[in-house]
Amino acid sequence: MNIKLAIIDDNTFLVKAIKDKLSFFDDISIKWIALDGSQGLAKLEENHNLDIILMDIEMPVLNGIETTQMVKQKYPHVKIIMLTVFDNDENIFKAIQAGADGYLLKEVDPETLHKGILETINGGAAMNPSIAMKTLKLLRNPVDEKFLENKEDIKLSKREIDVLEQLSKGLSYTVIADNLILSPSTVRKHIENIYKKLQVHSKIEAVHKAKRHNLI
Amino acid sequence: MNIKLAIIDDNTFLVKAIKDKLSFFDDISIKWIALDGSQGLAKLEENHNLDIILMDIEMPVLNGIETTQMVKQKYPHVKIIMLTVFDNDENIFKAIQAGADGYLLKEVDPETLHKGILETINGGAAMNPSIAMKTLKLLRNPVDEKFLENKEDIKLSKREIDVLEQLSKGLSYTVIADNLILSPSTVRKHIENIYKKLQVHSKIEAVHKAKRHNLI
DNA sequence: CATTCCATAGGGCAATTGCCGTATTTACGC
DNA sequence: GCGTAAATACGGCAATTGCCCTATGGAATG
Repeated sequence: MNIKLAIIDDNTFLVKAIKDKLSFFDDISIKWIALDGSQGLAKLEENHNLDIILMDIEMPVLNGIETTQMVKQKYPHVKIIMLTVFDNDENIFKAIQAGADGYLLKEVDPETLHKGILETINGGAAMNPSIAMKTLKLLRNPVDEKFLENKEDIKLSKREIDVLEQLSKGLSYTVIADNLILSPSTVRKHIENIYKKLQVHSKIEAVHKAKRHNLI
Repeated sequence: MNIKLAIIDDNTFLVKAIKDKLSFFDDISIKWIALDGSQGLAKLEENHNLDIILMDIEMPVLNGIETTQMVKQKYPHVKIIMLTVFDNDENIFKAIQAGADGYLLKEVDPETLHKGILETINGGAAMNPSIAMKTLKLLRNPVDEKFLENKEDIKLSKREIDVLEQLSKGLSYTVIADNLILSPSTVRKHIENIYKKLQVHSKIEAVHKAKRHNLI
């Protein structure tokens, strides 16, 4: 099996170190390297036939967390392993929330990196033991709200929330109308308005975004 | 360094398998073996100069989760790695809540087990990649109602999970097909099968149910 | 060696959804 | 009192979805 891999990292020295580590293994081919998130997204736009990305966190233009979120939104099939020198709780938590499939430190030895990549491709998660411990602690203690800041504030009306709640259960327009004692037309109109406010174009997206913003 | 280790497990066959695996390494000495939790607690009472316990979950008298909780309460310095054949979400979550420092499956190879023990002693967490992924998913999705009434175990194939993941981002059939390099027909067939397995009839319901079961 | 998944792929059809109009009534703030 | 927002409601149309059918090759399991 040939694994199509990409690296997004602004530090050329560390990129070279990663390349050296991967050079031992002929089942991995490095498709491209980007020096920041937006450059990486551009490369993905061209060709999203890719298995996995090794992603740095600290980068100019678009950092690793934001980039991870965007990649996972558009190309959820692409696995992402965060590969960084820092391992503070906030970064780890945000990376996980953004959808990262693993989190390794840059001093990782070649074998562990290779194994981690293979395991991630097979649906597992690659994790440094010290980071694994941090995730366990995060799971144990309810996560502080300090990590969850909602930049844009979206205001939905009470009725729109009602509709959204029903939407999230997977109910159809007609059933929602029946439940809320409304005409289906009204439900549709509400949903149209919700879409505009949330800037989405489907039920799932609406529910997804609403949950992220604690609206439902 | 000599690591003082104990095993709590009622299955003598598996205990023997573990002993065999550890016999390769002379930095680990097995201090005692208990066949259930209360027996283990009694041994600890006698002498709690111990570094680490390999703990089974399914046991008579006092199960692994309860035992872990009690050991950690009284002897927090003793590390505990859950070593079990089952890896369902509820067990993993409860074990973590109880204070386990790691979670490995019994089929683990000797080197990984040894490495996991050393890393745990050094403050890290030993985790099988598939279990690491489950913890990430638990961290991503709110844990609350997840374990209320989902006794049924739903098995989706790897490919079905891939498709479901894309669905959860709100992507359409055609985009998903494009991302996974599949024909739209295939994506539709996968989704049909997912619906049947989950017993649902729409994208949202599928995503909703899948999240409740920690499938995505 | 048979059987049962799994992954792949296509055709067809009815229902639902997403998006564009327009329109009326109620209510709240300035 | 007048503008604005919210809530209500209808019609139309293209695209998407949900569901039925069939079919093949490979992997796994017994």
